[in-house]
Amino acid sequence: MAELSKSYQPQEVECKWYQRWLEADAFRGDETSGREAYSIVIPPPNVTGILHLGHVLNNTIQDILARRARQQGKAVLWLPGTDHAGIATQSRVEAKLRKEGTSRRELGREKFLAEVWKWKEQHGGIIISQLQRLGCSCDWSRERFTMDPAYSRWISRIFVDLFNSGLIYRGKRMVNWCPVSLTALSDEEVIMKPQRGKLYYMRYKVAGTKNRWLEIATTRPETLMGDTAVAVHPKDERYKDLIGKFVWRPFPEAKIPIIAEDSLDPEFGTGVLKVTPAHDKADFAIGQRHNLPIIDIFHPDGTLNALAGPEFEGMDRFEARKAAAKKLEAMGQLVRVEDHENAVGYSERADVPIEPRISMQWFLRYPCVPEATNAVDQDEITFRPERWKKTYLHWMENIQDWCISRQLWWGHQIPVWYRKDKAASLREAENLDLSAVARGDLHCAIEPPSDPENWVRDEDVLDTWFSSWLWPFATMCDSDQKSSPTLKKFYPTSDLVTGPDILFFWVARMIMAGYYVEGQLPFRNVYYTSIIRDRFGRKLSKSLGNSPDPLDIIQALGADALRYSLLKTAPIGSDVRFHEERAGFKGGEGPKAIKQFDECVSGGGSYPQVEEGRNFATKIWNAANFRLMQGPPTRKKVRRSIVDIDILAKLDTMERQIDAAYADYRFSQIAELLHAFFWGDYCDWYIEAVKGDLRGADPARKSAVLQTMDTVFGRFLQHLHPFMPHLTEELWESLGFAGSGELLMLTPLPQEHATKGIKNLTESQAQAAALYQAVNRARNLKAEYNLAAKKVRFLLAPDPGHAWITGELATFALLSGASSCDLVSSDSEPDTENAPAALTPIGKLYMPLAGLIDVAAEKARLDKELEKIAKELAKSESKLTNENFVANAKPEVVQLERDRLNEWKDRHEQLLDMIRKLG
RNA sequence: GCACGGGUAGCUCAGUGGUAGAGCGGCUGGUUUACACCCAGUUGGUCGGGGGUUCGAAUCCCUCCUCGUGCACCA
Repeated sequence: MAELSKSYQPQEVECKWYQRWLEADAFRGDETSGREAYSIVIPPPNVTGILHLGHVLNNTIQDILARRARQQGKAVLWLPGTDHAGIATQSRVEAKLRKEGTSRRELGREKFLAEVWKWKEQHGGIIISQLQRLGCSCDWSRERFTMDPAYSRWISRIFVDLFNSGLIYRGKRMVNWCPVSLTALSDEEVIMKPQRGKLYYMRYKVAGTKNRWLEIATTRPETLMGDTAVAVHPKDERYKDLIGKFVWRPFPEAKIPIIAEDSLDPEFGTGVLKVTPAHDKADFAIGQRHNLPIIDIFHPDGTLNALAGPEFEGMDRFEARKAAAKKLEAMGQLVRVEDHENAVGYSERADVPIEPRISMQWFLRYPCVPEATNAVDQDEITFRPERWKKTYLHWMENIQDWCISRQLWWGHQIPVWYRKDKAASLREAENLDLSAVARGDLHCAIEPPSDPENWVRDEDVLDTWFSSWLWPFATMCDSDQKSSPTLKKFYPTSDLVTGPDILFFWVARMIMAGYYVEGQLPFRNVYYTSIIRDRFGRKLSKSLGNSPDPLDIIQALGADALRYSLLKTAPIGSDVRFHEERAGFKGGEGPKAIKQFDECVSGGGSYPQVEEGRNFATKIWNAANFRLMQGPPTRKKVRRSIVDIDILAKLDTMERQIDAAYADYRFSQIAELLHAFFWGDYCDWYIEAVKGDLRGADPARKSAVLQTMDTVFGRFLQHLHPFMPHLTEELWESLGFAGSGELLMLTPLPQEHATKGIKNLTESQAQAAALYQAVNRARNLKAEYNLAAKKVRFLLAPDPGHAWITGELATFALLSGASSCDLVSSDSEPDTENAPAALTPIGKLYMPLAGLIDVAAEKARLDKELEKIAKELAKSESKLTNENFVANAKPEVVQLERDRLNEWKDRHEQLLDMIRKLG
């Protein structure tokens, strides 16, 4: 066995093993396999996106699940891909064109799309290669992109199906309009943000009166030019008499009716509402009820149009707000302006206030809502954490039709063609449905019409989520096939790992699509990941510059370190803070500290959480190196010592706990178990305990130790592998566990317990525990006399029943840093005056100091310990003298308390004895 | 407004009825031949406040404070 390099260099090792896995085709999902299937579809990242920490967390979890499933002997498919991210990608390419002095309109649709594809070719592979650098074991041969021709056919097919079944319809509705992206958005893409705005009180003159005015409060005076009524509550005594009369809209001047509306709150403002049906959802509904005209005073980009009047035409909406208020003021009709807080909907992508706007859009009445609701309600699909179930059910119960058309070019163009000679009127027609197809006016099909010269295609594309919702099955089977071997083997998928932020966007819709298209659920478990925040709890964002580049971290500390650390600190379902240190940042909390932090340069700092993972990797590397230095075992026959047996038993326990933790998807616990076992049990205790045997002259003993080490190390590497795949694969090979080149990632987990066939298991464990505790006491004793670094001589007076310690004295001396440890019989125990003593589970331990001891200090030390014990003793006693406790507590709890009491009593007595001897 | 989640050591977090934990940090020692990305020892918490249930509460119930999330919102 060759020795390893002095320190672990992750970069080289990680890249090497990823290549080896690819060469071995180890990630392939075999649809012909007879083994149990395990499958995941990746939440497709944005094709032009780059990796952030959220991706790292999400994809590491998927990789862990996939790798563990392979180790369990399952046929695993982790199916990767990307989505085309309509708005995000299109706006990025448009920004690029703007820089080049042109625009998409100037280029035209065809040339523009060519530009987007060019962009995609340049940037589309980045995130995939980043996932590979992270170690993701996706079956890359099956990588899908939502704009692939085969995948696109699925979109058309589903659109046509839904249209033919009457679930897709078109209508002129109030939609969320993004004045920057120039498209409609679904309700889910609108984020409500609290705003510090103003409430403008203005007055309209009541028509036909000399001097009667109606005072109205509004946050949006710039829309008054589109007002077609004012409304009051029918029971409002102040205005009751005015219902049915008219007021004068100040500009453009017009007589508009005063109507009665139950829906409004007489307490708000003045109790009078200006009604602008074209620019407010609620006002639109009022307009419908009262047959009010609709006056749209906005251009699509949020500037005002000619209907607003010449002085406002072309003005931006926020400028117009000030201008309208100013004009009202000039007319003497602005009463006052108050500060006012309200919530305004923002476009998720463009981060500008959305504009409610009436436009012709395509809508979907969701299919299979009852099935999708039921599946989650009845736990056929389980959510983790479970609380998201409630959120899901609430959304499903209040589900609204989905606006699926987008006024973009990048995406799946709607498969609808209008007969050319009627196109103008058809485009404006409400309620287009199958009858239009029957009349021969409309063509809705996967394929274009056979006489394309007579048709024009609908220009809109579909919402990107309208393609992603088909992801679980559309990636596995062509749209013109009923099924495929892959679909048969791997659908429904096993687990879905995603963020709760896209529960409605994606998860809920996939469930409905799964039932609609495949007649069954698309996945069985949904694991919602944590949201990663910065050290102050802020969301990571590009504009804040608080989002570390994972590739920098990987470069500095290794992919395995990042994977392990993130998983270790990511609890199930709550947010996690990712700590970044920056050069020059002084620390602290609060606004001042945050500001100072933001002013420091990102990058070049450090990530303490990830350093923990890097340290762990190094520790394992060094332990492997130590193992290699010992050479191979020489004999077959083993006689295991108590510490050998003990470490195997601890391995056993860890394996059981890991199994249980996987069943609950408790990844941070698994990471912790692996750490505690390897660093604590194996390195700090076991290796240190057997160093004597390794240096010793007994080849049988040495061989037993080496075999034990190999068992433990090998199995540990297997369990660690899903978290740190590269390092474990490297050491698996270096330590000679790979046999004739078998990959660790494809090696099944052992079926049998490591302690199988060991007879004196419990006894050995108890003895090892006693030995280790005695060592702790010995080390304490040395430290208290400032002798931690010195070799001392110990004397041990074993209690009855601990004769076994005779064989372990060398180990005890080694671990406690003693030159020797000798046994004394209870009648020849030294005086505590000459030898400070401690109680151990084995017996009294003395550290003779040849008259060096400070009697007073020793007495104080023992008194302190006595006090501690007396406290515990009293606690135990009070419990046991409480009749209610003895009567009501579980018998085993009472027994435990009794044992504890006896132990305290024992130690108490012995301590008293020691103190007495001290004089 | 409704619903949900969090508040445990200086920091990040485990811990769902029975002796309060880990990592990082702090402090004291340490180049004994795997490892200073290390070792040994040590410090540190009326488990957000209050009330209740229970023999027993960080854990269950009520209430308040506080931070966060989702949904619905007054124009």
